[in-house]
Amino acid sequence: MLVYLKHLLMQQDNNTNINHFFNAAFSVDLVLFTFHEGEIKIALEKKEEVRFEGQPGLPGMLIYPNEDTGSALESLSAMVVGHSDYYRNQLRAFTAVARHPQGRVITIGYYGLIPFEKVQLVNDKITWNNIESLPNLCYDHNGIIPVALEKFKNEVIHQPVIFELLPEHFILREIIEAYELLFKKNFDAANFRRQLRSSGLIAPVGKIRDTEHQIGRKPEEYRFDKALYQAQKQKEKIGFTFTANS
Amino acid sequence: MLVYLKHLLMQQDNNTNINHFFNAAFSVDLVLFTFHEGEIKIALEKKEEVRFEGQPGLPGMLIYPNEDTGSALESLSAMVVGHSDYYRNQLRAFTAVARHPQGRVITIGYYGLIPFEKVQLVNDKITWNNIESLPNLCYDHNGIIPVALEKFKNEVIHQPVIFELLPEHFILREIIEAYELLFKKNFDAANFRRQLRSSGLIAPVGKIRDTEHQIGRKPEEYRFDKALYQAQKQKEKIGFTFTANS
DNA sequence: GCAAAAGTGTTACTCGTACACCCATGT
DNA sequence: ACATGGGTGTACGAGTAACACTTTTGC
Repeated sequence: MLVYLKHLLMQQDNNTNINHFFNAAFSVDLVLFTFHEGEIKIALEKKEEVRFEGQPGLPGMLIYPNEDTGSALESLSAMVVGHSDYYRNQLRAFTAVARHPQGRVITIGYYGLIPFEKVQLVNDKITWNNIESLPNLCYDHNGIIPVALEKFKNEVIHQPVIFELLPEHFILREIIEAYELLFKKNFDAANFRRQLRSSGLIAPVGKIRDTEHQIGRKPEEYRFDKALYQAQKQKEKIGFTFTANS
Repeated sequence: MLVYLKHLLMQQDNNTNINHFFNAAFSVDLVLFTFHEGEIKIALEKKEEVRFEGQPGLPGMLIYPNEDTGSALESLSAMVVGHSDYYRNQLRAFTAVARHPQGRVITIGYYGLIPFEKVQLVNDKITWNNIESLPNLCYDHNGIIPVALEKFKNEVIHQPVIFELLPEHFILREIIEAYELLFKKNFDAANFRRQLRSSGLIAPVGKIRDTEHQIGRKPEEYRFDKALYQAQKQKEKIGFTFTANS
């Protein structure tokens, strides 16, 4: 019952002086994944503020009270990868009272996926780090990444988002590799390939990838077929499932 | 490239006068579901501010810059249902620039589930409304509810959250009914019941529900068995699946 | 007895899994 | 020739979908 009274008190306060509430700031922070050199990586930004002494953190920025979150994200993206043309979604807000040393700053976490071929190296403060060995990050950023990873893993088994971080023309091995890294499991490549082909999501480009020094049969290139996906979407039953090898 | 420059400018601004950022407010808004009288309902609050003329909206409140989001939610919950002992989760932040008439207020949406038997009617501003016929709500609240519904529907097929809005002792028909309302489909009751019993999630209470005027065989009561669930959890493969009748 | 709702039995079928095997290619 | 990776065939088994059938109860 005490809690209830507290609320009543606050409501009164609210009516008499709403200005008390307008002393918070907010920001966006971005967990941007890519797939490069056989690793899943995220973008980190070296923080130049004196108190951080170059400690890395997620790319992020404060938002002006009259600024749109979307356009803030676009500015941020331009700084990180040179443009804002990639897949991204809001994760959630992180609101711990003491998460920022300069006042109450709640941050809205975003997660994104980008093919490494679309990454422009426009900023030398940005580094790409394997998600398996991340350093200590500033603020509460070490806590945001697991949330992003969970979201990613959840989406990737229900929606065809894996294509958002593969090159436009990919081979099936790359898909399998990405899934194996994400779930830390080995999959039956034969079944996985078959399921991918019959998923109705990809179409062969009609080109064999000719990598040098590759032993064994050369793989065919595929592309994500959005038209096919849209058509399938109606019928539910999208995608595919899989289980790990022993 | 223009976007990139804009960012640089803002960074400078940032360094010189960070106070510009601390003029925003934020709030929590709650989409609380229950199951009552054969309907899925959410709590709405009649807004007494003059400009709303009693228009309903989601229960919500502004948060003080030094106030924890969790404790704000507890106060809010006490106002809505008399306590804060129910299942809830953050949805995401809603940040549109003009969503609040008195300034920049971003709101953090929460969704919750509560059995109607746990709802205390402590506040006559709160009404419970069938989700199928909601009125026009204040602010952007009509846009928050679909997000909550999606989240709920997504969780309910992957996790045993349906029990969070059923009475402690329920009958299988109630589960089926809740699913049918949520997904607007009819399920094969025979198969559904069998799957529920073999899901390892529920245990019979050992009591037959004796409702008056009920035609037909009387159903057995069950309860959610958390111990069984925790045990099952290790082995993955939680819950059950189902498809709709034609 | 009849209707309605709970609950059981049975069968056909789908789909994932495992694994043997074949194909293409570089050294 | 052989190792390596791409790709095909196939058989088993688990689990779902459909539906007929039985049981319990109120009127």
